[in-house]
Amino acid sequence: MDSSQATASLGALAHETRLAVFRMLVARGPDGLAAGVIAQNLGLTPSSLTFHLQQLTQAGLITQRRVSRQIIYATDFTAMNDLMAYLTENCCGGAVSCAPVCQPGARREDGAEPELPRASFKA
Amino acid sequence: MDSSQATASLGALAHETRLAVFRMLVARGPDGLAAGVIAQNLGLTPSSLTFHLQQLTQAGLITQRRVSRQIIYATDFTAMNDLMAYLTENCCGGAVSCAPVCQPGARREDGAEPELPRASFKA
DNA sequence: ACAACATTTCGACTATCGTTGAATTATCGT
DNA sequence: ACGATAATTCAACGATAGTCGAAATGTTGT
Repeated sequence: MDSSQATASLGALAHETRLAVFRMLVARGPDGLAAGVIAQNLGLTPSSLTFHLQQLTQAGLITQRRVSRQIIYATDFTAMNDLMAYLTENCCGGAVSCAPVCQPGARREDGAEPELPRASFKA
Repeated sequence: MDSSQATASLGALAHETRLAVFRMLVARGPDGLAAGVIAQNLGLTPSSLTFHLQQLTQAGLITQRRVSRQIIYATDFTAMNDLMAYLTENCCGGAVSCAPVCQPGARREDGAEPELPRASFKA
């Protein structure tokens, strides 16, 4: 992770709509969500959503894949972890280790699948 | 931490200069650095640095305090940790805990004081 | 092939960001 | 009180971001 990569990622996250999209995808996990579902949940016009999804994609924070008519977006957890590590790197001159790590492979202890929270994602 | 607080913080970090300033302060720890020292290290004009320091301060990521003629800036580690937590909140529907925590109070095992790295902060 | 659906592309407009240089405020030493 | 130093404020300018609506692209089912 270099500084231009980091600023691109941070810039992508530095917007109400994109942050909401990103957090929705983080909560959703590797399965991701179709663009239309995201648009409906956040009440966005198609072209506006596309614009924001492109920002996040170009920053490398999310990935896209086509499934029939729909395009599924999902968090790139490696990129997310790299960004965290970059921000906290060498914290306090190396006094402490602050290495946040998300492991999407892990399942919940109760075995339930990740759900899409509804109320918390209102625009 | 709410979304507008988070976007403000992310927007503040989403700039080459401010990111370099922030990381410099993170590495420095609670002691912080005077504005002039930062300006000299990054080769910035006074007014430009002030502008960026204000962005970071208003976002709540850094604090300022006066010491004689100089104004010392330091990372607000609580704000930093809160931001990390917000980004990774409810990750994968709660499958994993990803809570990055920096504890500035801790000292290095070798007892050395945090130094300001030089080469890694070139603008 | 054709109509319906899902998403992206394009053009135009407004608002905000970031830089620069000159002037201003605050503090120190004498 | 005065000059020097440290940092901020202000005004002006160019560049980029974000929004909207209309049109275009790709995909499915019949």
